Amino acid sequence: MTDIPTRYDPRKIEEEIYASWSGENLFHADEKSPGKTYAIVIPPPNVTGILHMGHALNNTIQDVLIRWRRMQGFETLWMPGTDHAGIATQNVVERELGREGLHREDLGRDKFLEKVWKWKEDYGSTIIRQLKRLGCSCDWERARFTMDEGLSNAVKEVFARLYEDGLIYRGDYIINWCPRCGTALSDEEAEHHEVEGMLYYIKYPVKGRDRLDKENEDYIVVATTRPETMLGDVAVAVNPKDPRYSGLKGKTLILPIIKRELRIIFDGDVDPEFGTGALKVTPAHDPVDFELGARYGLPRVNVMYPDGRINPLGGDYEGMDRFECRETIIEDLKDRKLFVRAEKHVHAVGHCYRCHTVVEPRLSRQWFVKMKPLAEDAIRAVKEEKIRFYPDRWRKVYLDWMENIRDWCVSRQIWWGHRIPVWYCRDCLKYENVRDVEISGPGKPGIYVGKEPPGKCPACGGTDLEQDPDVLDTWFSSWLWPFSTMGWPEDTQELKTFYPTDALVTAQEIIFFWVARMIMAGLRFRGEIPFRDVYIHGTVRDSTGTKMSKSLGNVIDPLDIISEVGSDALRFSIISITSQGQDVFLSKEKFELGRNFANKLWNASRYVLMSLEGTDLSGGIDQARLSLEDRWILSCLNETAEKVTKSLEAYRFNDAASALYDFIWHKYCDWYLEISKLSGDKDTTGKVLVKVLKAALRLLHPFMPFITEEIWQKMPEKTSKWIMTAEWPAPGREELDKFADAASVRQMETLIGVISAARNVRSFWNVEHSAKVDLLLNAGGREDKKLIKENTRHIEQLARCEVKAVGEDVSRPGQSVSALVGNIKLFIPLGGTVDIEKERSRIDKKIADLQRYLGGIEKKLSNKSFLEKAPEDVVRKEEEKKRKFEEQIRNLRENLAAFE
RNA sequence: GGGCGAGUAACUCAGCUGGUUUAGAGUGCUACCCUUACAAGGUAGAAGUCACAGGUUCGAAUCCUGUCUCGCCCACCA
Repeated sequence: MTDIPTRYDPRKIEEEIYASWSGENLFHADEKSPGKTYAIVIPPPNVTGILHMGHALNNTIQDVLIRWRRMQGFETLWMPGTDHAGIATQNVVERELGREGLHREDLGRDKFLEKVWKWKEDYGSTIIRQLKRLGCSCDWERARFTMDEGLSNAVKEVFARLYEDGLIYRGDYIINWCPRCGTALSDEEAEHHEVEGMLYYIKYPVKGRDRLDKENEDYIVVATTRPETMLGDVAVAVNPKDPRYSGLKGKTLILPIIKRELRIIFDGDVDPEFGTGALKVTPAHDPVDFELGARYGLPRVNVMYPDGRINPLGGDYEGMDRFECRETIIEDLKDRKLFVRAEKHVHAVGHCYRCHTVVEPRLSRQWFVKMKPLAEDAIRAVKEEKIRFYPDRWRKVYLDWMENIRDWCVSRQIWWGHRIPVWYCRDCLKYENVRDVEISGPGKPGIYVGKEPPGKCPACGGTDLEQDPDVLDTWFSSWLWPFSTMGWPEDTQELKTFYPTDALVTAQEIIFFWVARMIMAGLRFRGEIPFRDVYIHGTVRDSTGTKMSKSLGNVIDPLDIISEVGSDALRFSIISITSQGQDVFLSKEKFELGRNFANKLWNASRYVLMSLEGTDLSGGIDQARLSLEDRWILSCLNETAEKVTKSLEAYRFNDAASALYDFIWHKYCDWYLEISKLSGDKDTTGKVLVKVLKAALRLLHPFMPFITEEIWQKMPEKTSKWIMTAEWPAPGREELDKFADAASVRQMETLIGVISAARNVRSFWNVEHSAKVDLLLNAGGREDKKLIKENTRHIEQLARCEVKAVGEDVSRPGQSVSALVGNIKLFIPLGGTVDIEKERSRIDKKIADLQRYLGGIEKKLSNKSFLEKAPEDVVRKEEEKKRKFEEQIRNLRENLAAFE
């Protein structure tokens, strides 16, 4: 046993253990197994991704849940996989091409997709490998990818069903457009950040009166943050109640530079308070203006190319980038004396969530899903608590979003993704470009929607068919994940066994993107909720509170941490510092908590194994031979098992972790191990040491899977070959209950109190470490006396003293100090070694503290209402407290007096 | 403009279904100790008017109202 190193080195051990679990096929979930099941699905990480701290937290939590349930005897499924991340992946591959001076158009669609697949084969499993390194016990045989055949089939099925149900349409709306990625984005994919921009005030002359030297009558001043969009202006809107503009009825304005005539419209939605109260209307470049345009039948003038440059409708500005155009227009307006002023203006600007380019609200023909009909059931499921959020506050966030849901723009102008399963017949439609086709619902001739190419047009029999060039939003496959991964639309055994799943663990950022949509999809297509519990963990931030992200360079790489302190330490640390739903602020030092704990456990186990030599562990534990500390530690174990189990049930992971930390470190190691060294009954002590350690290891296993397995393998008398599949120690099981003993807890607390008090005296009065002191104990109660007599050796050894006398008639010797523990009074003669003058101020301060507390209690007890209204036991406790304080004060005074 | 979260020891955070807590933990700090599991350790200790102001209550870190500071989310103020 001495060959076990004193320092725990996780590096080699962790990978070896993972390989052996894998070799034993312990991760596999059997869908045919009868009995209770527990299933979760991984929030699929992006194939281009590498493991970051958010993943580490997210997957540790899931692994804790699944390992715990597995040990509880559930048939557990943890379905892993990755998502194809259309835009992000395409960007990565395009960047590679760019290094060779190529564009995707140079390759063509098919060749480009080949490249992406190749890239995916080469690099797409990085994150899977990293999750394994973290210890995740996913059923890897079932790993899915959103572009797999099965999942793609589900995507097409869903698209076709939605189309048939009239929930899909294609039309012109303002969408969020990323000029860099060249594609539409959903509302959720445009991240709004507060930006300090400018609000520009510009004069729009009144037609026929374009002499600009007069006030008011000759022009209107409009305010805008995006002057370049004025190229697409078709009107100016004012509030009909705004007196400043009442004289403008029937007039026309002239758009500067372009010289287009602009209508003046009067609409109550215009806020007279903002800017000048006059709003320039650009229906093709702003959602509000689009609405106004639709209301008043205004033309839509789109002045930009997809890449954000100005198109020929922008006149002289054609070819300019939108921001360059902004500057230029301002300069030109200044030249023409049409520029009034610019003021700083903070507003929220949308940014592409993949490349952070400023998003352009832009008129575009896209595919949309009608969401309101889907949301109804999803709202009900949460209101009826079929699905619960942890913490509960997210329920409200979810419902707010769901109740105000807007249609979902699902088409993307990229190549990597699920191609929209729509074919157009040129003969029927007579469109030159299929992008021009508008579709408001099913039944339009020349449109075919289905899983496979139709071969010929079902309407006219023509063969000149073209598939829609766009692909679907990646989330259009992710929202099907809980059931598409289990073989839907087939009614597979997997679905029957594991759907609905039990818990979803994810971050708040993804509630709308993913959680909400999965609920809608599950209810719509499978007819059942996808999961019962949604646990929303916090966001991982750095120590300054900013979100960790690669671009900010503030990341702590989990793999660095793993290679420094091990996966167990990472897991335990991160679980310990994340209380339910609070954000996690990380710094490297925080991982020392887990590292030190692993080391402590390692060494304690090492000691236990060493101490076992020569002991006989055969046979069960004979209860009659249990000592006080044996009964105590077994009771504490029982209590800990209960606490850990309850905490996990309530998704209170840090509570579970801290219960284990406290039990293993401060009870088992600090007290039980130390006392066990003094045991006279080595066989019984050995049995208890092992029994408690084995149970503690199992309780800890979900949090620190590797080290617990490693130690387990060295343990004698195992009931299970692997700790990973060992039974969860819960009260009521494994005979923990019969050792629970409240009296032992009370007595042990007293004993610990006596030992600590004696140590405290030694330390307080600066007694030399090696010096032995005498100890006299005044104890009246029978139980106390018995306790001390039976444990004299423990007191003497652990407090480095010699017990000289015990009894109710023991009185204070001269030149001694004393301490109180319950009803026991300790006397320690210190002879002339004490410099009382030096200590007087410390004691005085202590007395003052105690008196402050005492004052509070006395005040309470003299309050008539308190005595009348407070429960009896509370009053009694207050009285006890009072007595205790009084006695402590008296005692300290006596200590002083003893040396006067 | 709405909504949410946070403000507790030097630092990072628990506790917040009101009284078993003289408000806890980890780190840091102080003193002593390499005591044959562990110095990534042991023993002991110092350290907090629980952001502020009111209110409810016999009793508030905990419940209510308001204020301030910070952070996040949502929203068509151009």
